[in-house]
Amino acid sequence: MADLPPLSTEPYKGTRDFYPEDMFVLNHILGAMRTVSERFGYLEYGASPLESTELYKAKSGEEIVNEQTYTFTDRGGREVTLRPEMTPTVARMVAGKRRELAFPLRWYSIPNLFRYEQPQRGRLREHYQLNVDIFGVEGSEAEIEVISVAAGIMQTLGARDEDFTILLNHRGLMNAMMAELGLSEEQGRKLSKLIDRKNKMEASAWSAVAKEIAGEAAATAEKALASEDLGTFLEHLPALAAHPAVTELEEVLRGLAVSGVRNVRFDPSLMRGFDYYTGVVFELFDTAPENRRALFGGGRYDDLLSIFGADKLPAVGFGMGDVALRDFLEVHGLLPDYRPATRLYICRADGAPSEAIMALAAELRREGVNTAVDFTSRKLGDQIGSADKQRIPYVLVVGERELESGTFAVKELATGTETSLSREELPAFFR
RNA sequence: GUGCCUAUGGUGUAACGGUUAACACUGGAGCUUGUGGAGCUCUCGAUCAGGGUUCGAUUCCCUGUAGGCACCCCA
Repeated sequence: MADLPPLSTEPYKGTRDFYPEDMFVLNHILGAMRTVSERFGYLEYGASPLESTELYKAKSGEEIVNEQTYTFTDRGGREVTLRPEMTPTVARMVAGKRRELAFPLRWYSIPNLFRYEQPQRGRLREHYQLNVDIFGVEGSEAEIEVISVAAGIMQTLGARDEDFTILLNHRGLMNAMMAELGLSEEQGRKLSKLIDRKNKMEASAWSAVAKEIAGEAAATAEKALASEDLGTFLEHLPALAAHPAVTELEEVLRGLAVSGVRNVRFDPSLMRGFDYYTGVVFELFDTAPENRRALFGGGRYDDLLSIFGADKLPAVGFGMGDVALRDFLEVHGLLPDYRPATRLYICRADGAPSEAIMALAAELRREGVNTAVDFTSRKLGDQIGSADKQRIPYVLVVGERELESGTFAVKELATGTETSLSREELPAFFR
């Protein structure tokens, strides 16, 4: 056999390996997502990462599917895509069993999602994303609830109010603004794109482009978009004061205040990229300048089920990725201290029969103590060293002496203190 | 797809264009044999690839590759 170059030990571009310490952090994050979602009455669902490509073509358009997804043809000639987002899947599932499900429907899932792009901070090719969706609620209670879930997750992870901000806007309000400014649909679309880039451009350059698109109306638009609250916004566009979107936004802000979510404000320059949003949209941002990406984003999408031939169904949901969230925790010093699941490491002093150790370990495991056994005949120091390196909190040395006397010394590695216990007392020590 | 930055043992760093590429940690072996988590000794292990400039390249230049960051896009 010819000598082949050794294989790389790097994970595939844009993906991560989760060594136990990393897995611990991931589980910490996903655990908070689960706990809080379930606290609000959301039920977990799941689906395959493989979906028929047409599911995304129907909604996202050819370009995104062709250039930004993992798409291939299977052996049966079917076009297959690794899911780049969960919303089409959940819409498909809900549409499929619409008559059998109990509404309002509260569902969540934490799928791994894939996109073919250049990896960068906060954005990889595979990530985990919590999806929280509520179906069948027309009123603003739906928005208030899902935003509360997101804020609750941030809180559970240790974030304080000043660490993040939630921004709100409304698609209907923006459309009304475009009409009020006398813009055509095409102009409106262009201006929307431009609004999305407002923070990335020089103010003067932005104004120039805005004027190119909207003409005289650009000045009003710019002033209105700079507003940090609804009142100021409406001063620039008084004709919109009676628009239903304004009422909805006010309801959401009031409802969140009542629910204890205070770091939230209206921001007319918030534009979520996708077209399927029909009402309130929202995003959550880190206040630390290192993390410029949204930590989560979502909104109301009442029309999405129509692609499955189903009737309209009111729906509000958001997605929250693990990558940006991890960056957030890191910057704010909120990463948890690693704790292995293993609590006890049994060291074998030379000569002790392994059967006796197995029996003891089995007894402890039956009592719920996560126990690993070192069956090597290494020096005790090396065995203890292994336990310490794995950050296992307790060690138990088992040799002839202990087996004969029935007395065991449990050593806590962090402090070095030893506790002498009989065999019967052992399991209770770990409770 | 575009731009900028980076590339030295497993990891983190060092080396004015000039000895045998240095140091720490990690890994392996040993000394000590029931608590030696340590200490000591020994040891494995690297200049991303190819080309160019030069008496001489880890160092300068070009190309490629890989990674990071940003743009595009953002589900």
